Amino acid sequence: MPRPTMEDVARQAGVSRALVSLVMRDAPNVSAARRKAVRDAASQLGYRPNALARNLASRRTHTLGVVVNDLHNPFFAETVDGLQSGATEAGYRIIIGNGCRSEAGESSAIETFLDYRVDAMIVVGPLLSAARLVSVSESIPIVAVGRTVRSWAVDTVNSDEALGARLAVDHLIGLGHRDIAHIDGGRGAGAAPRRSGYRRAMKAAGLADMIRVVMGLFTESSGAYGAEQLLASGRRPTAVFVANDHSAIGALDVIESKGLSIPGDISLVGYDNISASALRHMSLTTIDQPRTEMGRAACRLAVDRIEGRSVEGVHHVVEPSLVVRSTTAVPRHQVGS
Amino acid sequence: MPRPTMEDVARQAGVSRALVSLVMRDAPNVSAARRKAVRDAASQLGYRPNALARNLASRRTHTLGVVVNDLHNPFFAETVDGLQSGATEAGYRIIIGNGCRSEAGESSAIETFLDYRVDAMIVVGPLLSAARLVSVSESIPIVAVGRTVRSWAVDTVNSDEALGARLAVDHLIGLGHRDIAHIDGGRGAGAAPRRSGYRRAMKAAGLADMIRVVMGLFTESSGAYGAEQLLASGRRPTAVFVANDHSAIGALDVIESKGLSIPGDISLVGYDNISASALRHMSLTTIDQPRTEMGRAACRLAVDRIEGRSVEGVHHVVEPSLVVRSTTAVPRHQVGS
DNA sequence: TCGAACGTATGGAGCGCTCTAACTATCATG
DNA sequence: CATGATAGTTAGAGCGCTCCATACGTTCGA
Repeated sequence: MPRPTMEDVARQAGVSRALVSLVMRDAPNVSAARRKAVRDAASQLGYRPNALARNLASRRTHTLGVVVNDLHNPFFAETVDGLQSGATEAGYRIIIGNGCRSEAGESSAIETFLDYRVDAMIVVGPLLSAARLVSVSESIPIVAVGRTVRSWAVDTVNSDEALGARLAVDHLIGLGHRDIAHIDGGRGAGAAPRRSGYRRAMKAAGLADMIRVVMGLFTESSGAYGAEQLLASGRRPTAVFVANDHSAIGALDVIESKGLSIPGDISLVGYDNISASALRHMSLTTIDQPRTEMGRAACRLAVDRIEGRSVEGVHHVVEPSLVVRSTTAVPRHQVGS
Repeated sequence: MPRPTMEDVARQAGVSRALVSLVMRDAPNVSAARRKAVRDAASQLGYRPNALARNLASRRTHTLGVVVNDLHNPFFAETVDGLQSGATEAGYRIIIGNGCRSEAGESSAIETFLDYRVDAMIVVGPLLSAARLVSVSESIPIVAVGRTVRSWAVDTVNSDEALGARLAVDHLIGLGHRDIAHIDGGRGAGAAPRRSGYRRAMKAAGLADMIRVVMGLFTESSGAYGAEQLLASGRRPTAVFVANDHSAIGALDVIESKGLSIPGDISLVGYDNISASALRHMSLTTIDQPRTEMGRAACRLAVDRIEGRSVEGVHHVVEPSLVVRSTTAVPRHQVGS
């Protein structure tokens, strides 16, 4: 049997269809008696409003489209958790589209959402060009997370990558390290500010001549390769700041397999605080980004735009924090000194 | 300015609204000339069909609702990848709802999808009771992944957990191990069949008196605790089959920190093939479930139901496989013998 | 030459809602 | 006692599409 409609509920309750509509939307100015009659009729018939019809008629969906480009990345999971809770609070729901790690995938997810007339879109770590994002923003509000976009048309939420790098380096310097190398993330997202953050922190500590950057790719094997280069060089650093945890884990493996101890011979700091870093077997000191908070912030920005509370682009920046675990310690020659 | 509608396109192309509709749906029996005229008009106006209106009118959404209960679990990411590709092939799109690791969350995600009139629902690793799933299946087709449901009303896709356990144990036996212990997953999903699979494989190899099961919880720390118990017992096993990778990693850490070598002193096999297991620093031998394939299968089942190609519940079972890495080897006393 | 048969095109009635304007009571106000 | 206010309710016109029934040529066999 077909699902009951408003018409059916109205008939059952002996009122007009419009009144049922008002009750379903919790509108004021409906007498308690009628409200109850409608509620009873609805639950008796097992009525649920058809969201398609509702959205079509009201030209509002109260839905945020979230485009993530890689479900495998734990970064997204946490961000989406924040998004979810923010949306629920604001009276919105979210649906997630998978970008499948490709621009085309992202584009098609965005198009799907556009077709569904979501009220706003939140793109997490988008691969898409800024121009494309701006052009979408002509149709509906769009906020980008984990990606800078120089435009007033789209809001962004980012963490302060340079600050994160400084936190890492300052932690090492605080422990007494001076020869601190950096394995970077090449052209990966966030790699540049982390690299320059490292440079600046070293300079600020008067360690400019110790600056040493070896190229990486944000992958485990690139981290391993970077570590090999460092060990093969004449000068072995006492600490390494690696641009992300994946690379750091690769580096860690190489260093230990060469018979060196961590943190005894070399201290290691990663970046991202992925779940593997928390495993006791790794216990990697790293930089954590408040991803849940970023999700909530993104949601707030989106809702503000939708409800006309903001018109100009807002570029929100959150602060990362240092998570000290077991891969960092005072350098050996200083122990007891 | 408001988005253009079919009406606008029709006017621009000098045809009726119905014809535009036919063209947008790639219907046959439209002359090439008109088809082109409509296409041109549409792209000139930047027209995109309103999915809400279309779905409302056609009473079909060509959309599959996917409910995952924990975005953090890599299990879901891969399954969703399979789902995605299966759906795309079949001409469907998917939207993902987050169950937030709670029954209530799952319920609300399901309700959202019901309101949106998705054509079918796929629930991945649902927490919800079988009864609830069956009751939903009265409204629309529903397929459960990673969860057995004894009912013809809902289709399921599962991997053969007992076979996976046998693969693990037979691998160890094949290497020459006889004293093989098992750290289980308690009441967790899949723990029971893995445990009994272990038992049966041991018996089948005439090793019934070597059977030893210590309780676990599928968590890293429970795996660590299980390993401690095993090491503290008078008899140290030469191999341990752990019910999942998280636990196995906990066990691995404890074993190595006691100065024992893996696989030299003890071989270790996990289950799930999570991404951390593939890291060189772990390199855990484990059992892999073909999750992408499971996603594709789930999608196929859903589409078959939607399109009336199947009416009875199908319970699809896929085969796991062994992934040999570096935590298993011939037991020490046998080396060279 | 007629009409059956086909390939094309169109009008219009929905799909299940929202929302505006209007209408009906009820009630205090001058 | 007419006069607004105000609260509660409703009719009806959409929202932007699909799809059925119908109409309009052509073409073809009889």
